[in-house]
Amino acid sequence: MARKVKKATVKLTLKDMANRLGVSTATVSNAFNRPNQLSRDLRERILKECHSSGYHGPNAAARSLRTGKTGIIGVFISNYLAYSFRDPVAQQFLQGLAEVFEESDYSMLVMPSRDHVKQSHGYESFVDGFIIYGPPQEQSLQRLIDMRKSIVTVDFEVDGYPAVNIDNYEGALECARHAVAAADGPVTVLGLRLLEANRICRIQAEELFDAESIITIQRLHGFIDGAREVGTEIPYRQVFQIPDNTHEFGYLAAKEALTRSPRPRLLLCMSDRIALAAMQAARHLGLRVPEDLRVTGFDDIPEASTQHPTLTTVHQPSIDKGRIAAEIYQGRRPEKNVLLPTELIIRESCP
Amino acid sequence: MARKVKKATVKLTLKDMANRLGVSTATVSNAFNRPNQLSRDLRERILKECHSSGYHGPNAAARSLRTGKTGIIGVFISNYLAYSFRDPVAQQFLQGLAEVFEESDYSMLVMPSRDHVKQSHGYESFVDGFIIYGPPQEQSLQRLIDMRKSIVTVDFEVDGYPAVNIDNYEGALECARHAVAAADGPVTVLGLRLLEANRICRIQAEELFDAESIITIQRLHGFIDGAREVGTEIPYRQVFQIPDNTHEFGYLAAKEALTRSPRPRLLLCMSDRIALAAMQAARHLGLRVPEDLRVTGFDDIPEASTQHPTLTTVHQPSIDKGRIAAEIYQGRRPEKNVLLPTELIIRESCP
DNA sequence: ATGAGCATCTTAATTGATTAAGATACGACG
DNA sequence: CGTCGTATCTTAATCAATTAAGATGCTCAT
Repeated sequence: MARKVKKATVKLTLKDMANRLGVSTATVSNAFNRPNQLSRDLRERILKECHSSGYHGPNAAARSLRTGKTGIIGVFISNYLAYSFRDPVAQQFLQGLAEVFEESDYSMLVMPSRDHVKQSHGYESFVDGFIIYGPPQEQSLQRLIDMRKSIVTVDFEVDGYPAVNIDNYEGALECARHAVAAADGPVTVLGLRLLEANRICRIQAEELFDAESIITIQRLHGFIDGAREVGTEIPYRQVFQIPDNTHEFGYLAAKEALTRSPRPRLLLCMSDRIALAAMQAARHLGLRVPEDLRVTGFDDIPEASTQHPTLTTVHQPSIDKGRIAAEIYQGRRPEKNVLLPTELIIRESCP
Repeated sequence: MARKVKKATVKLTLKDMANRLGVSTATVSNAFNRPNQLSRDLRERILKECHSSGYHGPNAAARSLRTGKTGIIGVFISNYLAYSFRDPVAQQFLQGLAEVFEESDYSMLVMPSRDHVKQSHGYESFVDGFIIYGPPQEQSLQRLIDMRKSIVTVDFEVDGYPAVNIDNYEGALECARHAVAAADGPVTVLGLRLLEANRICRIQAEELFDAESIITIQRLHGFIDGAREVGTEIPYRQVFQIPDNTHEFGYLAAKEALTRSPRPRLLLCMSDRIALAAMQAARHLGLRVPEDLRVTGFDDIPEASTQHPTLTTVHQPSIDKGRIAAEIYQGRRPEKNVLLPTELIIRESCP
């Protein structure tokens, strides 16, 4: 089963190559980086010799030391590193980034937020610039700013730096208008992280201002205003906070919300993950969606349209968010601040 | 909305710090890297001054040039870079890697396979070593070997290098035994990539030997042998190849398989993605799972247990695969070749 | 008193490339 | 015939750190 490969050769430097070929190091360097600085013949001879003797191009560290560039973009995720590989919206965002950076031959270094990692010096300095996804803590942000590198922020804003955001308020507004108007009973909001608290709980009005995440606040206000437009007031005690956007938390929160009396007839969820988990909880409680309970999500992740029943949700262009962030980073777009539209997608869970 | 931050300061080097403090560069360097090489007092004074003047530790490129280490692990995914952010199994694998590397303060550089990217020299040389996930093309593999760095292979093997694999054959065998025994009609296999062909099609016996992916072959043989054990022969013409592990391809392949006559009563799918897509296709065709059609998957991704109906599948420890690969890389494990067990998980789709 | 041992700090070589400036040769042009 | 420009290649300074080896002074046992 195992493949066979040639044994590796000794480590070579650009100087070794220059000596073997009887030319200067500058010439070998130019063969790789500035083709028009030497004759075509010589260049070909150099590249051929390098290839056949196993020299795989200039050492990246040395080049980077000299030029001050690495070709690596740091993608700074405001959460545990592992998070990025678990959250579907983050995944789509990364996918969008990857598509654009890949074709410009940049590499992406996905970094955890320093909020959560033990202090260590330095690997940030490897990257040419940052894409910062979601608001980090003040201190982490200042660190990144201090590095004096290019920065694009996503899902939040920093004065003087380009940003990509989506219209959370408008999306939530439209969603609540539609869903609350159709609902014939109590409405409950299953929110994302609103408080410092690391547990599922209902919120108090004044706590709202502690909320870390601007996204959550925008969506909440959208829900409340949209409901009000169609004649329903959503009291704060009908808003649950969920500390992390995971299936498990969503399931537990939904169970709690659905076993209270009066039982809600509509769940406005701040993410599809939560909404899908809520539908599973409903199923386990013997509730039919949408007959007994209506559910809406937010994000429009792939599963929203493939699972049964399909999910009414607010589409956000997550992949585009990544693509556009990458394009702005590369200066390939005139605008500096982009606000992407959302769109209500009506499916089976709340027709 | 936008945050305010302090303006960044000028770029500083270790030498600048040494001058300001009236000590040598070696001492400043030691303050960061070898605390026991200088007095506690001086070290604290140095770190304090560095912090307050905005020097964020030694330049990574220079350090790396001198030491030959970067603290960055290259994760080489044998597919488009974007793939890794789309495939659930790859995601879990990355998550496992991330968990272990994160705590040892390594960064992960996720790299596309060179099979698919235009030639460019060098950024591979930034990394200290590679985790190679899935078999790359011969040529790409040789490139990586030639770099003379640490390597751990996953889901395939290379002579002389540590490898992490799962027991695909055994998992498929057990699955087919259970599912085929319970089925009361034709059996069809929805496979992954078996041929060079970039389309959905049924396979011919002799084509099998062209298959790139060892995984697919192992699973197929497991299915065939398991079915044979319970008295059913699966002819090659009942095996569909699916070029990519995506919902779309899975849906189309399932539609094709389910509209043929005689209609299969059991679909043995080589991934959960395919299986979940197949269940959607069945739903659209008015078929009930498991009453009219039984379906099994492979991988046990999170959705397999949360979607309705829940999916009978072969659990593979994707996260552990990542964790173990990272541990082997770091020499934290005695074994060099690990074969992880699979486990049949019986749920609603094929009870 | 002596020198071994230790803690503390410095000197300076080294890492592998990039690139501005300089050298050389050759052809063309006035 | 001079000299100017161009193409081609070389010289050598530079990037920002690490670290072996050396220097210095201090303690302590003999």
